[in-house]
Amino acid sequence: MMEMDKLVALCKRRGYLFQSSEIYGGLNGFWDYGPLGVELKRNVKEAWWRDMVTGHNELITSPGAPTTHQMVGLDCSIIMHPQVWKCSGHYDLFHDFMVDCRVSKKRYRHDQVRGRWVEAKGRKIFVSSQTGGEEGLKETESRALKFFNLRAKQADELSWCSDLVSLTTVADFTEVLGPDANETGTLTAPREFNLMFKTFVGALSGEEGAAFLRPETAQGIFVNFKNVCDSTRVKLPFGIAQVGKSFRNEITPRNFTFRSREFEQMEIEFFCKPSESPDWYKYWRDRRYAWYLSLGLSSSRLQLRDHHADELSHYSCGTADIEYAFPFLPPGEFGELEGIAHRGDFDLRSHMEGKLARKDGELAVELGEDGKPRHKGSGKDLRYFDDQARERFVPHVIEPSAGADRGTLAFLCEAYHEDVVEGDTRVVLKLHPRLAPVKAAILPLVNKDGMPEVAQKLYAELKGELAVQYDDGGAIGRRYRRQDEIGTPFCITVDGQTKEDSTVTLRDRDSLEQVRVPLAGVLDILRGKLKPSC
RNA sequence: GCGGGUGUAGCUCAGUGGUAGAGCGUCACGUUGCCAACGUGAAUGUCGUGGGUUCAAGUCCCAUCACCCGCUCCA
Repeated sequence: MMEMDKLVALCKRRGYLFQSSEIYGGLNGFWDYGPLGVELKRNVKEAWWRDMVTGHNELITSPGAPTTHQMVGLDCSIIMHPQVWKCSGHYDLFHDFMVDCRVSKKRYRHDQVRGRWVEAKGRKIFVSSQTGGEEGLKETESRALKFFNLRAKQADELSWCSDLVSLTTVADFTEVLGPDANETGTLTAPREFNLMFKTFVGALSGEEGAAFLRPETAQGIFVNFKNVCDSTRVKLPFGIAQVGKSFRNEITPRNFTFRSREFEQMEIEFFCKPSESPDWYKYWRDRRYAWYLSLGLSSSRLQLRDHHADELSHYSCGTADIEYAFPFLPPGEFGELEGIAHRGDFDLRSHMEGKLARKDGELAVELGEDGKPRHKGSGKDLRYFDDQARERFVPHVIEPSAGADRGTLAFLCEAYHEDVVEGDTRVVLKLHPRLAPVKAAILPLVNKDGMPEVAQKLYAELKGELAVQYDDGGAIGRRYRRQDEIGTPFCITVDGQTKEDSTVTLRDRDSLEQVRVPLAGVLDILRGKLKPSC
């Protein structure tokens, strides 16, 4: 098993990944891509964009698809109207106040802890519990007895000063007995967990200018749904794709770039008729899984996992994760690369009518205490008009949402190998040629007898189309190893025979095999090896 | 947010209070004939950062930041 720190060290040594702001001591949860890393990540994103969007042929039915479909792209702003996040549900879910217990080390949502004031032996304390109702009463009683060191039959010595009330009604926690504590005063003051990054639009930083950096790119697609329909002649079913940065103020960033606070997503919102949505869900689920395999992830480390019913988000009627067995996870555990969610009509309807919530199994606009929508929608009609059937309806949505940084990390983990060649360890990144930052290295065997001249001419020819490197430093073996370590799939060496018959050697990174190929045919050969297979 | 560990050259690491080190890598010159050759020479450190103790701190103490492991969290 590969050790993660070796990959981390290689990434830094060769310029794949650096810690953000490193010279200032680094910043937790942020990472920079170096000269090679930026090429790799760009290749991941470009492969995705090409395979999903520009390379898609809407005239034919893709294998496994119910019908033909169209694909278009979008690139929307990172900061959007704050109401977007209220209707999407992020605002409510991302603004929890939490209290920590210094002793039990547990963390509670401030509004979910309740308790009762009780007095005994001349002392008044607040006994808390995470449960309400009958059970909460029972639990608080037994905990109060225990705290005051009383037996069950002495329960009448407890004088209760209140019903079960929320911890939010308590201002001072010094006499609060935490849900898992056996002394008072162990709870910290409530702290706001702001999982969205807040910023301010305009020069004045008042609440009226408050806005958020997007926690996902998807909402930008939903709020532009009507614009895309009105401007592009797309017909259902069709998908809108977007690649871009998102921001989440993760509590515990960890595991290299896996959980970063600033990250890049590759998302598709695929709109279709409600009746066809189960078939499209299955199509995207299988197709996205196959995509990772086509770029080199091994099926033994990649899995497609359907969520259990109780795992589904409030809006979803089906979700599958594509997960990878990252080497930093315990054996048997997988980390999410991409989620494919059947979101129904939750998003478009929420942006029309106001934030929806599930009530009695049905999605309905969530109402505030005043009986009005808790978060008001745009009021715009986001229904699709089917001019064949002459009907108007809200499309259902399938959302394949992939993490570009997580995918990049998975490709790096999968690629890292230590081979033994003649008793010597060879470090090699076996990246798929489409993803490799450098496609080929051009090497004169030795720096004389006209070899550099031929090699440089070839280099100039290839450079016009491909990311190639020229290297004449040191012995040839060292140069091969250098290229292996950064994942260059091919090395082209100009040698003594080149002058005689205009051939060069083409060395394969993984097999180490060398074949002689005509100098004039090198570009075509490389083109063939870099062709998309998906 | 809690507990434990780590932090010294680009990388991997040695250095238990008294002159800042090694291997690898990098660069230059020479050499070169297909898988990390060789020779000569060179550059590179506020010992993570900030305080403190001491005649003297990479070394001891405190704080802080980052990374790793375990909790917690992960819409």
